[in-house]
Amino acid sequence: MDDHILLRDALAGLIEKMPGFSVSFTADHGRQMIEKLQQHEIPLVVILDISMPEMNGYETAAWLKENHPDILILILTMFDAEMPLIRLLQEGVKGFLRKDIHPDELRHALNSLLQEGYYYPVQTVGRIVNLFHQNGGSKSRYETKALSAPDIEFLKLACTDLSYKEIALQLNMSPKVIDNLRENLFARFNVKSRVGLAIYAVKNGIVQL
Amino acid sequence: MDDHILLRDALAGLIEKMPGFSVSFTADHGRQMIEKLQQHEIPLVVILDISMPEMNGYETAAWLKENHPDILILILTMFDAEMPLIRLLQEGVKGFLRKDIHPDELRHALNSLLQEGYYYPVQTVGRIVNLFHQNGGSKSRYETKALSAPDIEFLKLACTDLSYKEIALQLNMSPKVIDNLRENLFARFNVKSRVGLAIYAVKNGIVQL
DNA sequence: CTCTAAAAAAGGGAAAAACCTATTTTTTGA
DNA sequence: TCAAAAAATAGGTTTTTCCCTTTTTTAGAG
Repeated sequence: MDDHILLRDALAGLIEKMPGFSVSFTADHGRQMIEKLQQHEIPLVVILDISMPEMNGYETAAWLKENHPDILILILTMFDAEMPLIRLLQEGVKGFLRKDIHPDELRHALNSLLQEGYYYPVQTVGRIVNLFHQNGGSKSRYETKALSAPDIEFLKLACTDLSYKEIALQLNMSPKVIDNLRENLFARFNVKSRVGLAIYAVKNGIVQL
Repeated sequence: MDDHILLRDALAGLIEKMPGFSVSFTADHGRQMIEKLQQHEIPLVVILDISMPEMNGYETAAWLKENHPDILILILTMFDAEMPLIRLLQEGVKGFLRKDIHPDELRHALNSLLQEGYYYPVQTVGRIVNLFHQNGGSKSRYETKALSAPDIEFLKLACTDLSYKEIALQLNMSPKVIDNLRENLFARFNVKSRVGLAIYAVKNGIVQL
């Protein structure tokens, strides 16, 4: 399932060619997936993209966890996202796969998923471990919890040419609240400038360009 | 040709399935393309990604213009890039195609390319026209000229958490020179903050994340 | 070679961003 | 229901960013 139809079809094509595997259906976004899920046989695995129109990867994963807890969820990512990774693990995601992989790795991922029940590439595991080590061994409150709605709204605007004052105006918030949001996110993402923040947000798929 | 092997193979698969078309070869980057070009029949069309390792889209397009001016170049883009677009046109590129298209559009693009000799989606054309209208009808010196090497070096670091002072240090430049680079790029890209600059650079593929 | 126009470099100052510290309010869960 | 943690508010300080202006350098035309 992917916003990028070409990539999605490439994956579907690859999977169809793999002996023992077949594609139940493809969908353009989470809402469409839910519809199609009624009409087809329930798949063992669902491959999800994080950034989808209508209903994104997080929401869709949460819905699947609630309604079809047995389905194994494999997430397609553009980069090795750090923060969203934790959130997705909380949503019950069983595997991560970068979009720029070699076709062979897809087969490997699916096999691991079905046999072991999970698939986490080394890089991804490394990053998770890093997160837990970063703050003196115990996971800080920051990296574990999901971003709040205001956080995300702010981040979107922080990735624009607007000043903080203009952002405050647009979000109907006091500039001080904005300053706090900023300061918290700086600590959370371990950056020290707005550019660092913006780039982090984009890299991790929190903000789409 | 694409850094993303999956997407590249999807395109190759689609083209192979199109009646009257066939794929001569695929390559991971520009240098490899040049090698393979010797070993295969010369194709009518080359599909290029801008961001490739080893030898990027601009360089490869320039090489093709020099050595095989008859080959039609179709550029794959992630977004509707503005600035690089002009540069690519100067390199003799005959078409642009976003990566998130519907498979049908690929067929359309290739047919146009072979029959008309070019393929420019409406959005892309609109953006080019905008560029020329923006500065009182005559194209300003800004949008037409390619970025200099220092510009690009600076932009890369401007998309990090470093301060201008740190950037100056890293590039062995006076902070004032950095300030001038910045100011010029602000005017050129029509932004008023470093975040605006960074986001523009990323959106337009000048800086990869 | 010299003049002129453009670009690059540099200085100074205003504005915004980033950083502290402290106090109050709100949440949370024990 | 109380205590502790987190979030919001507030003040002011330092640093960085941004912008305007002048000077120097470069490049091309005559």
